[in-house]
Amino acid sequence: MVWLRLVGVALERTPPVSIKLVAERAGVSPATVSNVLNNKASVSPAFSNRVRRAVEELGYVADSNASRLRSGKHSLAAVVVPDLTNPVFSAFVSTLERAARQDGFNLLVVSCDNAADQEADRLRSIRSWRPAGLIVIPCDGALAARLPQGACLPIVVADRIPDDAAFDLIAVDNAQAAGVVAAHLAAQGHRSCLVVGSTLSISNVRERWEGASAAAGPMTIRLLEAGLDPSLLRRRLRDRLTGGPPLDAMFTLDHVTTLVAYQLLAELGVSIPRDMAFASFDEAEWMRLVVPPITAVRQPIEAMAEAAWRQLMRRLAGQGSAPNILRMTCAVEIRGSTLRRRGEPNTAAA
Amino acid sequence: MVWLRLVGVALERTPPVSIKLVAERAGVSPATVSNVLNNKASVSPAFSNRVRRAVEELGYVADSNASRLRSGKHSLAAVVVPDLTNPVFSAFVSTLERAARQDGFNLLVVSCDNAADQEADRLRSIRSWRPAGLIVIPCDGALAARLPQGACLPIVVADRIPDDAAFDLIAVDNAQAAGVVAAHLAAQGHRSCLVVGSTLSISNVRERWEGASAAAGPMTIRLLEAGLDPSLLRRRLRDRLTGGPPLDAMFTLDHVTTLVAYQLLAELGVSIPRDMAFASFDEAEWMRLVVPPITAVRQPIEAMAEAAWRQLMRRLAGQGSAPNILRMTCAVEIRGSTLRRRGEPNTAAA
DNA sequence: AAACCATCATAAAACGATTTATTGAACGCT
DNA sequence: AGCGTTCAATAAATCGTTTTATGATGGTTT
Repeated sequence: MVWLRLVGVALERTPPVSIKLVAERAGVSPATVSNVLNNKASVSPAFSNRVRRAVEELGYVADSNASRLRSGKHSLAAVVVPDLTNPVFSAFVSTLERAARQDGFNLLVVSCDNAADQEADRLRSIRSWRPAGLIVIPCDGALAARLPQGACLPIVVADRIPDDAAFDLIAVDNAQAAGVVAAHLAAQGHRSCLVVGSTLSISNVRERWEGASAAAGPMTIRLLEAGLDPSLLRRRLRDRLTGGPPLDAMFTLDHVTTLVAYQLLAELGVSIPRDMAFASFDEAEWMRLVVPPITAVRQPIEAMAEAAWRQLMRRLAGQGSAPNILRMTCAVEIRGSTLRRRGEPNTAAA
Repeated sequence: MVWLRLVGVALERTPPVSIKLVAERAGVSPATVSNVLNNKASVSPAFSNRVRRAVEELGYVADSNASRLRSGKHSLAAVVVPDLTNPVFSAFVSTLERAARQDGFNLLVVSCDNAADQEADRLRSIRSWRPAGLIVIPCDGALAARLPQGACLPIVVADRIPDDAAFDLIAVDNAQAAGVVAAHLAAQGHRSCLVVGSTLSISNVRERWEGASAAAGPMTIRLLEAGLDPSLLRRRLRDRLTGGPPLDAMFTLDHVTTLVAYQLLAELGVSIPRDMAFASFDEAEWMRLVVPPITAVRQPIEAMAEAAWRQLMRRLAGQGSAPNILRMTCAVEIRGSTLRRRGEPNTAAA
């Protein structure tokens, strides 16, 4: 077989560089090359240097998978997220990738486009890479049902809570943070709050709603479950705003809902916070930039990713204890969008 | 050796399921299993069914790497980006991941934290996975110097232009788009524009600056090269705004610059567009949400990712032609932040 | 000088898959 | 029956690596 070497796009005839080639060049056996590279058995300095020189000259990098095949030592992990374009998830992946790398792992990244069936498919096909472990942000609660049966690897679930509790889990204390926001809105004197979430089938949304409604106190609080599709979400919210009973506060529970709601309020000419207070779960960069800046719950995404990775490492180290469930605390950033100006009662929007 | 099977976190004794195990269970040879799964040689329906049943029962998924080792058929590609938290890059990766999957590839995602030395390291270590090809958004122009020598795989470069032209390249027409923005600012009657970019060592920033200054016409246009570090960037820009000659327009050339500049203007009480027009290269979600919405250049990130993947596929199909360079056209979204109100001359900010 | 012991290099087997070459059975034909 | 031809299934070789067992060399101890 003829091998073409491609540097950039220039072609050259070259066999792929294997440990055998290095051994040949150094005038030693493949076993010796392996021993040098993994500092295993003792190798004399003379041989060791010859090997290192050959490695250098040929630009040899050992095939991780052939290694793994023989030694059983993995250095690949995988992460499955619902959607890479969501900044929360991409920050998660970014941090995870760094953490993994520090422990000598590379990360296979897979998105399932918010679709449960795709998630099932990905979870299956990912196994063909024999990763050491999996970190999953599931599409919905029914994760366990989508796991391939023969699964033989540790899984850490993050952010969303599966119905089946038999997983290691890293999530935030949604109810607590949502409660802080609701209590803050009530304390500001708001009387009637609409909580908007995509769907209660996502555990986060459910917990946020429950936390908010438990802490609303004297404030009337209602839920609009608006779905995941932005245009549908938009229509439902619009109907509620123009048709329903008057409101003086709105609390959106996830990223897409916040975007749609914020834009809709601007279009309807609802002034924040004069006509209506506005708060969001999941903070984004722009919420500090707009005027007034938006009160938001900031999730400790980076800390979650790091915790998830550490948990996976613990499992790989063989700690076979009961599922470990970790809830992290969010920071609530109170900003201008929910502050009632002194002495100025806000008028309910139509 | 004792094997522990971990489903979720529950342990069970099980050997890892290999093709041998499937063969044994189906009462056939491993070769037959392989033939069934790859519909290679003809297998009788009776045997075929037995094999399929065994595969099903054991939840067998072939090891992609053992496959690759023998057959030479790759199904892994890798992408290296400077920074996953940048929404432009995460959108790129997201689209790429989908495109790759559709061609039966999985994607190894690696970030190099905006550091050239880390990029070099990653490019080396990534080779140990023997990916079919690489897609790289380089940290800076000196990519070629950081490529490991023995490299034997096709590389497609995206977004940023390497000094060494011997790569397939997918980028946008920076100069053209920046020119449109500059011409628009001039046409709006602005007299003096500050262009703010991180560093000219990034080809994109250089091309944008050149495009803008070539199209400025009668408008005076100056460059501030403010660096990549946000706090330093902020100080330099602040000094320029409070100390320098008066300005009536600002054009920021990359993501981080835009964020810092926009916030700084708000703090300084500079009203957009009354006191100063504001435009940005790289559009983000929030630019449509703020008041007034911000004029921005929208790069066709998704189209770039798809084009990059197609180019890689072409190389894998063995098209060994000269480097293919593709420049895509950006959309310029003119919005309120650069529109001068009729008859109202803007006063130059201090 | 024989016996023993380190030390260091290697040959060969193994990992999990695919491929090539081989076997054996069944069938049709003279 | 003898012979060629298919067809189906498999044994064995192979990919790149690590590991285990073996062998060679030279030095120290009796």
